[in-house]
Amino acid sequence: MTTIRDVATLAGVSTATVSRAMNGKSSVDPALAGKVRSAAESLGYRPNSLARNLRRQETAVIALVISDVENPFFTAIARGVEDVARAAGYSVVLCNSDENDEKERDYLGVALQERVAGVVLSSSGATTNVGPLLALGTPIVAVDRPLTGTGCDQVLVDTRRAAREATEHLLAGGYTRSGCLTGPAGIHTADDRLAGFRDAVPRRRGTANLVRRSEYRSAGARAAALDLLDSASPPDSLLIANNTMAIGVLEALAARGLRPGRDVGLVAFDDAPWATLVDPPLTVVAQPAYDIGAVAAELLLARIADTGREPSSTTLEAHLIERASSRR
Amino acid sequence: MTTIRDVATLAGVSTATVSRAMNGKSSVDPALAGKVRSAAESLGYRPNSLARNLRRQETAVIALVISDVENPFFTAIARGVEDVARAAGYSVVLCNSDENDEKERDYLGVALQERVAGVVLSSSGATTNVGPLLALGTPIVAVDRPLTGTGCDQVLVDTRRAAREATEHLLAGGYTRSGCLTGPAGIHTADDRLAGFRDAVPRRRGTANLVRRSEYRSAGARAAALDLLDSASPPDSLLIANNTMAIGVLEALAARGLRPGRDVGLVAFDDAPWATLVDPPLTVVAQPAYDIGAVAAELLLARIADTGREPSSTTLEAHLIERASSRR
DNA sequence: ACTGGGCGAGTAATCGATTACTTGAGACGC
DNA sequence: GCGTCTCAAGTAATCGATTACTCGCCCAGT
Repeated sequence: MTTIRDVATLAGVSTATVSRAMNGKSSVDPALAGKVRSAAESLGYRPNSLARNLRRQETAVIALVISDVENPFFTAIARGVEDVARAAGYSVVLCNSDENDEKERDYLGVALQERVAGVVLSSSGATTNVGPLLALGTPIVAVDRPLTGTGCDQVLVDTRRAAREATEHLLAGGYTRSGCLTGPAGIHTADDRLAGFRDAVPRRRGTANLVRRSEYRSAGARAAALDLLDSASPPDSLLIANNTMAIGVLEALAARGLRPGRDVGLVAFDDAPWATLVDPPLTVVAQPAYDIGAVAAELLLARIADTGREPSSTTLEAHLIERASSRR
Repeated sequence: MTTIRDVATLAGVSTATVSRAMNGKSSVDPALAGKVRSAAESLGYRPNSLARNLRRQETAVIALVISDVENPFFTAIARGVEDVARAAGYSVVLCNSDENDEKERDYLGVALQERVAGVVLSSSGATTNVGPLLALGTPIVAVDRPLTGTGCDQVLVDTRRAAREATEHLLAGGYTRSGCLTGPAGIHTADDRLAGFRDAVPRRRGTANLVRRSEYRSAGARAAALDLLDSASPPDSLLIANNTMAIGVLEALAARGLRPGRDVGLVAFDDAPWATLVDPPLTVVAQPAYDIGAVAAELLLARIADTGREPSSTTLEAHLIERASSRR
């Protein structure tokens, strides 16, 4: 591999001059700079980022820690982060935590060790330890799920309100026994959406058992939905906390011969591409996933540029898209 | 940030000893090694990967270049790669080429510059230039799409045969005018699936205009499907070359009031989670996406460990899953 | 003509680890 | 008792860039 030394030799200058010329520093004679550039060109020289980063004590890599690459919501975030980061010359390392605290910790450790320039984090639980990263001065932006008490920038969605409105929509449509299928306790979005659901449902005895939790996956949701549907007094409608769970619920309804809307009203979080294709089309709470990622990346870049900024917390709006699964 | 020097000072030894102790080299007195470890522990020392990698001339990062993070097929590959890589202590950088030669080139440049340990590549076109990486000795594994004439390991799917069998399945089901919707010319899978389609369709005049190409996205596929459906002699069945295109086709059929199966027989590549939920359920050619990724990562790791191996080419089988969209 | 400022370019320190080489001490054979 | 061998641990070179510092030159001001 050609190094800066080779270029320097070929151009007949010192390595310092090559470095300055390649980085567009002003203090280089244009003629010399031209000679350096053509030497670099002819050797196919690419600076070694490891050496550069070691010396500069900074990298152009952003770590993105999410809980599921196979969930369209998170991939849309990933795309938002990537588009913005790439435009600014940063690469994105994608880390899949699978809602697993240990994997998450490992990945944050790698991020620390690799001295990434910043982290976009959708934290899996309360035990997330971002202390070492912050101590090193690595900026972190929390997305989707807050990182309380850390002074980090955040990009969130007003998901509790969205859950309340979605539930109210079901109740307004004539459903009277609304249930809720949400994610594991401790995952902020899961708890928040449940809270929004409870905000909307009139308190009375017997309501509590219309709530089920499962992991944020279709298999768990299917089991939980079957459990609810087979219970003595099943719900007539469901708020579903994410789009992968919605798949499980639809499978469960099909298994019991129940039709969404007519038999069980459904509203699910996240507008997946297939939501209009199922029969009847699925009413959803659409979250601006791409924007979450894009805004998060912008905040991160801004903070990398200026560490002293005030922490900012952006809350984006989710909105209900009414389709037929929430109508009788 | 604490460095190896700090640890050395605290433990009262030289940096060389710290390095040896931390890396489990035998030539360190167990007692001293213990002292070093506890010093490192108490300082929260994490070795700086940049410095280590610079010196060792190797990294523990794998680049994964795919064309669409939002396509479940590729995310499944990503998960396969990630699971295997992570288990071996490697991180995965995800790069989204968007079928764009320039973005792909940029990312391969970054991979080169960052001196990644290896690359898993689903190449976008014929112009892919992996020369510089190979010259540096960076192993590359081609997935999904071959990288001919480079001597790289490959993990492919016998997609031409699968396309032929899927088409034969349609013809056997009584459809007589099968059409094909595939991706852009030059993308190997797109051409290959079209070739498989042509293998199955009896040659006769008028067949050619039942083929349409569009980008591998739902919007393009919708337009192409509408174009076909509105033509003077529309197809009575369609082979669709990937799952995002299938979404567009289903939308197009819905827009024209046509029912999959009864009016237009459908088979699409890739078994998406929602394929059973649409009405009627979608017949698909299921590809072992996770395995493609996992095998690719294993091959890559094997080659990193032993550069001299013979290049291997693994071909996995796709299989048809018959559902109702290909029955009248 | 002399001094000081500015500037282009080279020299060498530096980033933080790994590792080739050196050193010194103890063991052992003759 | 002496040479040699082994082995642990230290010294310093090294990876490939960036950059603080230095040097010499030219030009302007007095």
